[in-house]
Amino acid sequence: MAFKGQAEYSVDSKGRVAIPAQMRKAMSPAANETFTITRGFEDCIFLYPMDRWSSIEDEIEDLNMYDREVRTFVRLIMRWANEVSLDGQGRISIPNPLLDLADLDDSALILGAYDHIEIWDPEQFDGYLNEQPDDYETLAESVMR
Amino acid sequence: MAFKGQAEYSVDSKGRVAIPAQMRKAMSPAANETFTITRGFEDCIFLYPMDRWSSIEDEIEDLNMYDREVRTFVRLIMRWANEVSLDGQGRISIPNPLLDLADLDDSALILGAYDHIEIWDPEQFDGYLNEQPDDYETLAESVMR
DNA sequence: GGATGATTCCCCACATTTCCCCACGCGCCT
DNA sequence: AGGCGCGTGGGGAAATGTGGGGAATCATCC
Repeated sequence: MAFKGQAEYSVDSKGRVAIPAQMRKAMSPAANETFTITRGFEDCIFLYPMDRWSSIEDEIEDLNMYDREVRTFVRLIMRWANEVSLDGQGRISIPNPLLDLADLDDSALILGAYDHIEIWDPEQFDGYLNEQPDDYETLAESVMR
Repeated sequence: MAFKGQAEYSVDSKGRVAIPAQMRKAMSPAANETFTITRGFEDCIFLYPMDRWSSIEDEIEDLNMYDREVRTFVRLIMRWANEVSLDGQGRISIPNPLLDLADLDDSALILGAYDHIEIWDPEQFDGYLNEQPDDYETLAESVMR
């Protein structure tokens, strides 16, 4: 089942953020309540359930490490990656470096994005939406054909 | 069986709206009385029965998430998406963010639209109709050839 | 090597929201 | 005229998000 929906939750003083119950239910039991959290695209945080992440690792496995660009990309993505598990209250704690990267302070926007979950600083996400040149209807036309 | 017909129903204080009985009957049992509700085009709400929605997810699955436009589109559609089920009275409850998006207050227009159901604010729908440059006959000529 | 301090992790408790169930009234069909 | 189906409204119980405290772990300094 895919991740969908959005929520604006608080980031407590310990860097913890709740994952919406509906997204927790969308996780495969194979993921074992565990995510790989890493740097996302466009200054947000990506959260892959463990089972999905392993298929990304397979993609990386197939890359040619003798290519300079590949090496750079692998460094950039793996450097931020961490395993995090849900606590008894359905929260994860976000590593400090990622909190800085995503510019998170006391409030976080949690987005379901099909195969992963995204965590944004709310203002950052507003800014991202505003810089998009095309509206929803136009994007749909060009992407879903 | 396709969704057809229209109805203007009330939205109660809890954000619940009844789905017309004739549309409920048009649902496949495979949908399990469950919809995926999401942002529609032109500021309305789309309601896909679960079985139909899964084929949309299949389309999304095939998209390349490393493409910027794709990411934006997936964020825009999945962010508003939610699973909702009919309660014992044949109603669904609409998530607050979608109520705002569609500008719904106390009354909603339910439209059958072949493979999905649409929910509009009545005034919003009037405005939409008035903006259309072409009349019914002209549209038919250009679309149905 | 041991003690101290900080950090992380896990558990418990509260308040709010959400969900599910029950009840009413109107209209249509029999 | 009665019954059944349908849309509308409200109340109670369970689930969900939020905050804090204490124990275990790790690193640091003496």
